Amino acid sequence: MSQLKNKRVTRQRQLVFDCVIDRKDHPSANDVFADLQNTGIGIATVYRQLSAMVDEGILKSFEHSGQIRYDPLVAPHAHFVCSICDGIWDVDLPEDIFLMTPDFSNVEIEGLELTWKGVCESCK
Amino acid sequence: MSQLKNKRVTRQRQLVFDCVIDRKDHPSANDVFADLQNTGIGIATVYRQLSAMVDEGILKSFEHSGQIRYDPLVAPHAHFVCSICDGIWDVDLPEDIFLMTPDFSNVEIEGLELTWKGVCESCK
DNA sequence: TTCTTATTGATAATGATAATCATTATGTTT
DNA sequence: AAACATAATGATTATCATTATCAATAAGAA
Repeated sequence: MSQLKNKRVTRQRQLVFDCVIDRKDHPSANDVFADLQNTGIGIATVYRQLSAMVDEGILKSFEHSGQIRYDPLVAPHAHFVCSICDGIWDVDLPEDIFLMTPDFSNVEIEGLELTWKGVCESCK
Repeated sequence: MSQLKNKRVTRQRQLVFDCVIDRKDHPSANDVFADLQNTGIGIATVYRQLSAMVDEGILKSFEHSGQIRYDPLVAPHAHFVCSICDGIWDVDLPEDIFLMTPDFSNVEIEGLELTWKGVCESCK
């Protein structure tokens, strides 16, 4: 189990982190909250911890269909999203993508986001 | 000026469309509404027309910082977004991006979204 | 065990977008 | 040109995700 550092390791913080790690579907704050109903955690704490973890760099986030989804895989990668069921899967980033970076004279590149859209196997 | 077809060409519809065309900064619904204050258009109509135009395929949309931004360039292209000022610029899609499509067995690809993130020239 | 203070949780506030519905105006038909 | 049918409008309310507030709680140090 990963260690969370430089923070008080509260029961709630550990619950939220473990939940995102355990799920493989890039959950929203509400998804995490639903999973933790029986623990008595408050919705505000879920939102608070998730965005704190993004700030700390131990989670990544991105927007989809009007909500923020959280991803425990912080290494560079792409996504495939199903336009029917809103499911999201991790996909390898094309190997040469950084060699193909367009000519950005005078801007400082921090990263990229690549998302393939389509219909997943079970929704076809 | 482009023609809008299969719809009643209302004064408001033309105003919204022209506004998005004229601006080069991928405006939000509220940006468009602000530009059209003096016309007496209602905010609901702005939202309605923008999402209708996306459905019709004459505009594209994407999410950024908790809101939907609208883009009159419907041809495939990428974006560069500045993490400081939230400015968005159109960028050519790397030519070979479709050749580099990952192995998506059993899924139906509809498109992709590629966004480079960084700091723009004026924010450096 | 006591103490300091970061964290929590209930709830209110905010902000973006969607829904409602009586009124208006477009495009068509007489 | 007048009447008509109905799609579109705009004021407003509702909804949904997220953030802010703040008194109460609990983590970690002393």
